[in-house]
Amino acid sequence: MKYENQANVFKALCDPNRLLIIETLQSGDKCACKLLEDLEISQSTLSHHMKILCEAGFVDSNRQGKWMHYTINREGFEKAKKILDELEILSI
Amino acid sequence: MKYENQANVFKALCDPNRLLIIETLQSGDKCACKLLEDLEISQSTLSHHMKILCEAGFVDSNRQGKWMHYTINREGFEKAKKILDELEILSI
DNA sequence: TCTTCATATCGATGAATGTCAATATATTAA
DNA sequence: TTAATATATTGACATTCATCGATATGAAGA
Repeated sequence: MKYENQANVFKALCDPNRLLIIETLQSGDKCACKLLEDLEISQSTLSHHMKILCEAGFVDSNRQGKWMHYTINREGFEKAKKILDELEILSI
Repeated sequence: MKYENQANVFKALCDPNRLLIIETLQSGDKCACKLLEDLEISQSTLSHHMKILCEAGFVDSNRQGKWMHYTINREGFEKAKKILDELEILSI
């Protein structure tokens, strides 16, 4: 249905732990094991959240050997702000 | 927990019908009965969505006689964009 | 190749959410 | 005050989601 995609963008942002993950990435590239130290969630839960953040475009991932490294992807935020502008119709 | 409030702001935006409601309000003030014509949901469901949108600050309501009129509240969008900026740390 | 460590996936579970019909509340008009 | 209409609330239900432990996959070193 209409707005399904836009809704999914915001769905990625509507969990407090995922916002905390984004905050933790503000200081730069982090591996999953480092993120695990800062959050009080299990490893499988973290993996689940990272998948959602990556698929929504807010975070990028790349493997470095055994470690997965994550960084903020500004494009995701630009996209979210664009959706907000279009909804508000303050547009462009 | 931290980011509970910010998550709730986005929670209001993560349903396709609520985004459609916002789009419908772009052309100006609308009463609930008018919104009901455009959406394929029951009256009680609409009322539920309007409550969420109002509480999150994206929509304002005011009663005019028997009718509830709704308008877009730009402050909600500004607040959401500010949260995005702070998360991205592009800040201010 | 085997072992170890980091991450992903699976299956289950409780909580939250969108939805509706039924009912309650509020406002206006008769 | 009563009837009619617009909106809100309630209670129920199916679906989605966050979470976990257990297990699988992938990478590097012995």
